[in-house]
Amino acid sequence: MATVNSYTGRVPTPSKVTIDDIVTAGRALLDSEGIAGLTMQAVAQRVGVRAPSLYKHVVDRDDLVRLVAEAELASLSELMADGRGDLRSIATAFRSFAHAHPAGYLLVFSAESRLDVARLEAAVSPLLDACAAIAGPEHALEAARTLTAWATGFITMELAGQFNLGGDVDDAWEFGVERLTEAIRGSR
Amino acid sequence: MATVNSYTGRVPTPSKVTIDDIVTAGRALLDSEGIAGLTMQAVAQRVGVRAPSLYKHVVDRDDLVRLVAEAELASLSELMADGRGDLRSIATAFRSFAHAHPAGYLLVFSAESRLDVARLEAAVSPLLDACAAIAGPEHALEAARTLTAWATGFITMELAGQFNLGGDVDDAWEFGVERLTEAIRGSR
DNA sequence: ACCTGAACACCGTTCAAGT
DNA sequence: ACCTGAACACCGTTCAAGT
Repeated sequence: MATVNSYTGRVPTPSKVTIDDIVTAGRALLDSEGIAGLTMQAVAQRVGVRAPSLYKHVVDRDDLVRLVAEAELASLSELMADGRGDLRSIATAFRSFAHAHPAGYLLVFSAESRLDVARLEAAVSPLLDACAAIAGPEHALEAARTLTAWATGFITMELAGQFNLGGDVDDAWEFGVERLTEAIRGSR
Repeated sequence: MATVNSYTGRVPTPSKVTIDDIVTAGRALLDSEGIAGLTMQAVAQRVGVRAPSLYKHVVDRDDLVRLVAEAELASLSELMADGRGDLRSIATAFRSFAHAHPAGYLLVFSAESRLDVARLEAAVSPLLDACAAIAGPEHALEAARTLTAWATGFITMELAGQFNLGGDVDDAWEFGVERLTEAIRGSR
């Protein structure tokens, strides 16, 4: 009663690409061409198929963008977990990732990414922990949100070139980290 | 020696649209359809011409988007200038504008807007003044950037639905305003 | 001097036909 | 069971021709 495929596991025409291939190609395009360059056709070309074939692996372009955003978030999460765990080094990891992968960073924190909120919160848990250590468990969440909001806002404006007038951007970052840490400590 | 047009100021075929018409239509589309709906064809239809005619008034779509962003920024600027001038009311105006015109708000603080940096800084001058009043003139710019970064980051994440898990968003905003004000005061 | 249709090079997406 | 070309409905943009 075996079907044609059940015994060897072979299928009539095995897929030429995996979802991982597609997401990897998507990330490369995001890095090099920006979000506008993350097209179905460009991804298809990179993985060696025609655009319609991608629909065997992703629902539509939004779905692809979400998968790429998830991969970027995982990468950011790893970078944050690598550090010393204190708020300053986590903030630095945050900004380093943004400088290394501006398009990926902007995607993760935009509405376009359609990231699952629980997944996002889980990914930034090192930040939450660091804030809890400073602000105390009672205000940990609010403190983490205040710091995340400041960091994402700062970096977004920096990447948009909106901090190019007057003053040193690195100094402004240090000023912010310093002041925010104090502010969060003050909420204890 | 007068040419056909010099005497009366009439031209062979006077323009059916003004740049104001175009920008107004663009803002309406941005509000109702989002940035993706701000297309040359949709704007053209709204103002009663065909898409190619728009190129008599704007260089290209990027130019149109920039003009719309400038109009949104002017509107935000007015709202900030209307209040009592203190930091809390300015921050509230900021967030109110974002809730009323989410797509416009996101555009203004994205790289896509291509806004002139000097124009942006000028528009947020009420915020700068309020920060200077609290932080003192020495750290006014850094303080204003810290607060602007936090506010834009907070609102961006709020609009992206990234604050939907746990806790009250309004409370988180109040917490931030409170803590940031203290933080900036502490830099004096 | 503006407006237009037609054209071109792109998109995303669907689907019948090929293997 | 995947892959494909062809098709469709959109984009932005150019340009010769109409008025």
